[in-house]
Amino acid sequence: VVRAAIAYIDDRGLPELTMRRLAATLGVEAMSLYKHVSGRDNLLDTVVESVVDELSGDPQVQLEPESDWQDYLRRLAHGLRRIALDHPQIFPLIATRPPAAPWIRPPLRSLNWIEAFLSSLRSQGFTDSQTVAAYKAFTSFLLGHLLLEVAHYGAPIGPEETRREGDGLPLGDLKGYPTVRALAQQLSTNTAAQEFESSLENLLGRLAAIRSGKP
Amino acid sequence: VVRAAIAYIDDRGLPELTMRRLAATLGVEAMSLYKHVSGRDNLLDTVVESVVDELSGDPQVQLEPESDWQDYLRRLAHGLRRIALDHPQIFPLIATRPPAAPWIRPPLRSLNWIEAFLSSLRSQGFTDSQTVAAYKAFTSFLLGHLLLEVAHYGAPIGPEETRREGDGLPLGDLKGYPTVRALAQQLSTNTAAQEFESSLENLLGRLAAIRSGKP
DNA sequence: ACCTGAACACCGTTCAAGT
DNA sequence: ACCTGAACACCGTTCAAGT
Repeated sequence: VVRAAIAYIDDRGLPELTMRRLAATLGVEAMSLYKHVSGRDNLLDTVVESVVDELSGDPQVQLEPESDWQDYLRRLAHGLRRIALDHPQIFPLIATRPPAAPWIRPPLRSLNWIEAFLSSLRSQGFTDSQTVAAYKAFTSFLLGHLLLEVAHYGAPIGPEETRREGDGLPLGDLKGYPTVRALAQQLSTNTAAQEFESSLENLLGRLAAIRSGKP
Repeated sequence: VVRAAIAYIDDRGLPELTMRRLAATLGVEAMSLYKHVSGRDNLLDTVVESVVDELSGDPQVQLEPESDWQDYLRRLAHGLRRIALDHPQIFPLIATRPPAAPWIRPPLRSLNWIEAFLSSLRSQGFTDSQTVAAYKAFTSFLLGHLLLEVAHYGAPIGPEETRREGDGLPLGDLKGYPTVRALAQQLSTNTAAQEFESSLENLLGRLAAIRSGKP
């Protein structure tokens, strides 16, 4: 039911999703969707929830962390990154939809994952306030990085057009922006994978510092 | 012309903005807006551009950085944060709208600011690739932090409803999530200002490390 | 040069009616 | 219990016509 919506957004894009069109791809005649879901907004919320829960099916991310916390956070971060890259059209929705409670932060989002995150850290030497600080830093890092990575090649892909690396450079329009022009090549090459790794390691180091002392 | 749209989104919210309603608030009869702007998407792009350019009018952020780069980046970051907090309804749009070129990253977004950023760092000891790395790290940090900070109290505010600190906690529904419940109080208190400062300082330290060696 | 009115194709959603 | 058809209020956008 909701799987069809995910598939639809994945290859037609969010703005193309329409109750009538979605119903059409399901063979069903139109607005009998309202028997299964209570409106468009509700449908989108369900889509977000369902995509986030793909984490549960990810063998690389186990819910109960018996290894150390750094390893657990690394696997969790990579699991979320995989989701973002699998659904570049949906991820901004995960980031943007207002959460039920103000402290439920994207992209972790579900109480199951937040509970796992918090209890894992707390059981491994983090005090309460250190755990909360780690949660906030972790979500903030993931959101910023993944949103930008996904936007790099995800968002502007329309139904028919495709883009190549280094494409869309308005080199002629860069008069007056000499530095931008000089660095255009490096700016447009996608190094997101390495950035993700090094930023993640930096964050883990920062959390380790938080754990053993200062805040 | 576009100022009206900004004001409208600021206090009615993005989904409420409609060509017809906007026209109505302008006293004009309806779709003569199309003489001034070429469509709704174009209008939103103009709104984003205009809001970002509020930076230029910010006396705390000077375009030509004669002080050192850390100070410049600090002021720039705070300037963008001020914009985000001034327009909580619009900021997600700044973050989400697909940029013209893939390396134009939110929330910096305009070529003027990207140029200023890059040339400032490059003139103060950063190599080309270090400058680019700094640009990516800086935008990623800002986007993640500000989007979450704004979402905390910005997004779900409807026209009539207001929320208070610690509101909306479904404390009864937290059976099975003991850690979440134990930390609920701390999770829901807004410490974004301090987090912003310490994350920013951490980032500046990281950029300093990048500058002198390792990248 | 700017605004208007009517029209077009399309939305999300409701609801009585069918099976 | 599920689907349908028609209808309602509302969209964004176009365009000939007014001033």
